Amino acid sequence: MAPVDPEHVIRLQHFVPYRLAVLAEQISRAVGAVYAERFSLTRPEWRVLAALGEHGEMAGTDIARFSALDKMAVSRAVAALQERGCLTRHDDPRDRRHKRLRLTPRGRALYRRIVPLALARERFLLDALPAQDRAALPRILAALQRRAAELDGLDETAP
Amino acid sequence: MAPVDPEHVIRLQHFVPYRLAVLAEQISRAVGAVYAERFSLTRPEWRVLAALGEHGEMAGTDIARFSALDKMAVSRAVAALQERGCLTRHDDPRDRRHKRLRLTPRGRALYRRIVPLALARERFLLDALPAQDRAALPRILAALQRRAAELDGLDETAP
DNA sequence: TATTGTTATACTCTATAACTATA
DNA sequence: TATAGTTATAGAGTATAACAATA
Repeated sequence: MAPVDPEHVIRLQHFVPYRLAVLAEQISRAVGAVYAERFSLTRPEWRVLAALGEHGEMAGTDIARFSALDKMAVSRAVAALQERGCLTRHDDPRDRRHKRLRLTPRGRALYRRIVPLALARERFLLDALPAQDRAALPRILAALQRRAAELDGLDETAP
Repeated sequence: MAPVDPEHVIRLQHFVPYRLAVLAEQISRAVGAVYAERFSLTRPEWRVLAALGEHGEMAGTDIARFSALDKMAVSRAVAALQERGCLTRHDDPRDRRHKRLRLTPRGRALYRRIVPLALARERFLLDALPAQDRAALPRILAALQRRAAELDGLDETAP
């Protein structure tokens, strides 16, 4: 095959969006195995559990914003967790459209069993990095995320 | 809510697997909009196109390995691209189980139209990073990927 | 027997939208 | 009118496995 003008070829293994997608899938599988296989939680269910474990009590929309899920995903995950006896829903007397969601003792116990395993896997991943890169990572992720949000905005306003 | 022992809580916004998953989704949406909305390609189709655009001619299993897709995804993407007249399949006389896949002129033209747009979006993302972080990123991604592969292996061998 | 590639199936995820009940 | 949450639906992705053809 004749090589093409390098400006007009993407070297996939070096293309950052591709690399990030593959890495995220891989990590999601490796870390997700903790809550998926051992505790039969889907990823949205785990995120809802994590949001409530961290914050104690939230409304559905707060969870959606906090966990980067849409409201249907939250709704289904909440229903599944309630089914398992992991959370309760109470009407908010101040605004009865809201449901106040909180973990039951059973839900908190589940959360507490998962957290150390998930943190251990994160630590294992980050241990591969020299200190300087480990410090740079959160900064890089934040910068890329801001920039990606701008790109998303471009699509919506100028189709 | 009583705060819990910090060793037993995950702060989701700082949890790297979560941050990476959210970022990858966002970038996938932003960059994927190029080939999805404007050129009606799914992500697997785009990856197959990118593999063939970079390498010229490949068998299905090579594409699968190169593009981090499984063989069914490749099979379906290849069928869709052939349907659109973007690639051809020829029997390999040396091993007739293989199909030799290559882009048609139409497929190459499509590839050439997408590449500059995708590269521009990548550049836009990376422009947000200071030079040092931009240099660190490929190194970090590679290290995390090696490590995630080890984690994946752990799950399979020690369930 | 093992490998390439296709097909079948089922489950999850995503996106859109319609609907309710409250405000 | 607008918001919180649920339900319905269809499209895409993913995973497992069975299968045909070839090696």
